[in-house]
Amino acid sequence: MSGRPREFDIDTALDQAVQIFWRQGYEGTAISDLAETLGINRPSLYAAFGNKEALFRKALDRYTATVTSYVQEAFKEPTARGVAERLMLGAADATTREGCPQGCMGVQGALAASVESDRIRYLLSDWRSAAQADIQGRFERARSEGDLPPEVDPADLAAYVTTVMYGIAVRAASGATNAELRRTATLAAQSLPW
Amino acid sequence: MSGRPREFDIDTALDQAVQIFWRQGYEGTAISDLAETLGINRPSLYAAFGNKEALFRKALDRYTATVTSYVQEAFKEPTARGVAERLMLGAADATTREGCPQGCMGVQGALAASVESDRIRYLLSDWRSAAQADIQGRFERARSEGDLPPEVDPADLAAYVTTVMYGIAVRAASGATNAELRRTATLAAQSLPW
DNA sequence: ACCTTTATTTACTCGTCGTTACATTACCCC
DNA sequence: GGGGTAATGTAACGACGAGTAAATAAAGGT
Repeated sequence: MSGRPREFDIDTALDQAVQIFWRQGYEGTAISDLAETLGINRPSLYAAFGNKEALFRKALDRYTATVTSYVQEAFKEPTARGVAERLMLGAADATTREGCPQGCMGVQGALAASVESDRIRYLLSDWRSAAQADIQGRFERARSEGDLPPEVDPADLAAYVTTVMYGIAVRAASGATNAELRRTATLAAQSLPW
Repeated sequence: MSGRPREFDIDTALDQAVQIFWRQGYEGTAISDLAETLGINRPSLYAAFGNKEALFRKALDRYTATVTSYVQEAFKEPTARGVAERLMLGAADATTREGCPQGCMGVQGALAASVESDRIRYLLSDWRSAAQADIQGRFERARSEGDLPPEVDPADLAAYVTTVMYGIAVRAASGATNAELRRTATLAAQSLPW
């Protein structure tokens, strides 16, 4: 037990891996990109994380825990309206952080991919579906609390809000500014169907 | 002049190239994928289209002329409201055609990419910006025709509608059905800000 | 001081990538 | 039925992809 100590911090490395996968996507990222940026050799990466797919999964977990934590925060808003607004504004902020890539890793990580990367495409597809399901859960709670009028379907509402969030991510990747995206988020929040 | 005749139809080939780029994205597609599907050899592809980037550009043109022609159609609607609704419903339909990949080639073709594919990323970014600008132009016309209340900004409206369209494309890539996406489009159309 | 353990380094495998040279084949024109 | 022309098929190019084998280096325990 306990041999030669690792010369790099594994969480720092993961943070940098997040940045690169976020910017270049799964297929657009080579292990050598990561190794170069981290200043370590490829075998050290393999020793620490397994393989490319395992590293991406860990990077996605870290991304979820940090960048998209605003989703859980938004759920604490007392009203469904407040939740929806904070979700969409949060998406605008998270996709236009300075010093970070524009857009959302969960969206642009592997929207389309070759057959060899299908597993990652599905991983991200599930990631997005899980987010939508979480949001739907929050709106179902709102309905049971009488916070949502009965004619508003929580599933429809969650679908709508996530659609706007994903659209914001795409526009961020197209170079839209934070101000522009926040305007869209506000407009969408003001014109909610109740 | 006029030597040996080409053994494949160049437009059919382009159609098939659209399908593959649409499904796998730019970086996820290898020239051998295309050659295999078209049943021709790689050098024939190069002779006919130049290189991978040129082929993608031509495929995108074809995609635009066919799959996204609903955008120009929607502009013919008499009211801004009708235009917006048809755009979003059209996006739902175009991203869930049967026999075609789920999603939008202009969105998932290269949202994130390696540095070597930056040119294609920008190409698609410009493609999306051009679409948004077109839509904004239509709403500006609507405003000058008195069809839009003065408090509604055509730029904001176009931004909002394209956001929903892109979000629909992402959800289609996540496996959402046509019916689900049309519900979202209808909901978004009903809750337009005027 | 030695042994075990684990990380690092260097060098390599093997497949695939985009792209191209070269020889061959099929058509039109005269 | 030869030339000219432009497509095809075969085979290769160099670069780079993910992943690994083997030797070396640095720590802890005894």
